Amino acid sequence: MGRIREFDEEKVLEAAMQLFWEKGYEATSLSDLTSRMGIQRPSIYSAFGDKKELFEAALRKYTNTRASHIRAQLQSNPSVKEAFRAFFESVVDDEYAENPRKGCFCINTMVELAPHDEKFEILTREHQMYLSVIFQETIERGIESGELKIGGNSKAVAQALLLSLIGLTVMLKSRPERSFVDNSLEVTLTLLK
Amino acid sequence: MGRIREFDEEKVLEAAMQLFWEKGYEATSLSDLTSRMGIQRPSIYSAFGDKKELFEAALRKYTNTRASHIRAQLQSNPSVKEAFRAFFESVVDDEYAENPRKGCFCINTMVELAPHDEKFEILTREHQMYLSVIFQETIERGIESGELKIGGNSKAVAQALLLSLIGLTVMLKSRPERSFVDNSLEVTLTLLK
DNA sequence: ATAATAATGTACCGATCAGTACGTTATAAT
DNA sequence: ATTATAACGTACTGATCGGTACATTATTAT
Repeated sequence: MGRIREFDEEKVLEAAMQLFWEKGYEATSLSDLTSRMGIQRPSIYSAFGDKKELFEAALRKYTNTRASHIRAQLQSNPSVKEAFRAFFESVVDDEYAENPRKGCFCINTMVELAPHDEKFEILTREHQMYLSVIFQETIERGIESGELKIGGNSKAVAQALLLSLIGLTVMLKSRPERSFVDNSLEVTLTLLK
Repeated sequence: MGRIREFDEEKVLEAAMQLFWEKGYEATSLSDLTSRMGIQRPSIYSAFGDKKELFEAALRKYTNTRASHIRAQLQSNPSVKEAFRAFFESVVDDEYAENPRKGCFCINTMVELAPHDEKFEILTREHQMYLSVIFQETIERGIESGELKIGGNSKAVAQALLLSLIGLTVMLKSRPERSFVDNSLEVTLTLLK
């Protein structure tokens, strides 16, 4: 019993996610959140807890959708090499189209909060480890199909590719020349052979 | 004429740099700065301008010393492969010894400020481009000495290595298992051959 | 219809923020 | 010694911060 909630929890959380993603934790104020989420301050606190808890919910929403999106994208291409190339290029294209460049919410959090907050250190690490497993599974698919000649180090190659992806995502925030990105990407993908 | 400044500008700027490096721009307050720098608020403003200008001075100090340190480290080893390996491993070792893990001040700034402030977008990009040139020069030294067989793409390889370094530096903030770092590093260094 | 419950909007809380006015102290030029 | 100048310490500003008390409104259970 009691009054019925007038807002869609998933929708306002999506809005909070976008805002935290764009501005980070510290630079996002409760006033920013209320206007973007379209609900009042007490509604935020009753539905999500305090600012940090809301941030955590937003980040979890991000990592979940991001991981499954990446997995689907890598699985959608029968060629593993082409799958990785298309994925990396989509990251680049998406980021060049964006203003301001939000990068990856999880990476942003690794930089801003992970060193000072163990909860986010763990949460972000686990997401990256999950991504590296997705990469590894994709690489092993390429080995089994005969497309890749890599021996037993599919895990290490996956991890190296993940580091390059992170570096790429961060680098894009400073708006480097497109040739920088294209050339380095070309070299990085030679790790798959 | 007038009273003589009682603090060493370079020393208090070094202190501000350490603080901004550790906590970032937004999370560092003027009160934090006064206690760490050991001087009063008006002294900061008269010597460095406002908070953003102080941050910029601190970042410039960081990028200058960092770039020359990296250049020296890469030049100190006659073998280019070993030079890069030793450099990457020193980055890892230094970061594992640190608590909290501050990472790279420039990378932190790329994530926090570059997307919303053109001045820092440019400043951080130029630093990274400078590092990629240092990498490239080192690689070309290896080509000339016959140690490396890479053809005309020394620039692209340098850029790819830089992306991996950035990714590595960010990843270290979430405290991944040491094996993750070691394995991925091993694969990344195969780009040098 | 009435009572119990829960969400809403308003309006506020103390704390802290970046930045500064101002009186005091110390130095250099005269 | 006097004056001009600049750094110093104190104490303050208005604005904004995250968070909440409280009265109102809407819903369900009885």
